[in-house]
Amino acid sequence: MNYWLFKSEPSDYSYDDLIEDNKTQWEGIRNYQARNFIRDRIKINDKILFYHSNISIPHIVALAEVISEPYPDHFALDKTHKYYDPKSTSDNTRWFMLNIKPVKKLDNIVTLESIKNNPKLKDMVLVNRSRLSIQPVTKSEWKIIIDMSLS
DNA sequence: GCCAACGTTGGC
DNA sequence: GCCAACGTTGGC
Repeated sequence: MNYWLFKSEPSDYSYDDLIEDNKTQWEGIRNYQARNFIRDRIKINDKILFYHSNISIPHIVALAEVISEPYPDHFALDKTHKYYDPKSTSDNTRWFMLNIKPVKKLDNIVTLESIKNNPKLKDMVLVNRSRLSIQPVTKSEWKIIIDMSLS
């Protein structure tokens, strides 16, 4: 079982959207490092911290869970789609996606500011390589975030 | 809306 | 294979 942090801009797709949909496909990952996590490391039942980015108070809002194996991101082949990638072909899929479902909202959101202010979280990828849209989270980081959400 | 950080592209 | 140019992300 592994832990991850998925970022989403709430104006694009928020956790409430995920609740409404009951599940969703996490398409549009166009970064190789994130792609490799999806393709090689992320497994069914892995746990996700759902992060809202690009807003006035960036924060972790909820927990989600992986519910599918990785599969080719077919949006990369759709010329009319915003995630179209001219270098992808049906023989050679550069990009992958998977499905996730909501688990539960945190009692309290955990803000980026509070994460940065917590010395125990100074090694989090979120703090050090903030632009990566899918990030590994350690078990101890996961526990600390959950604790912070309860207080 | 600015801009630093950083990933990608493509000419050489 | 280097690196300048460029595009994107996302915090502020």
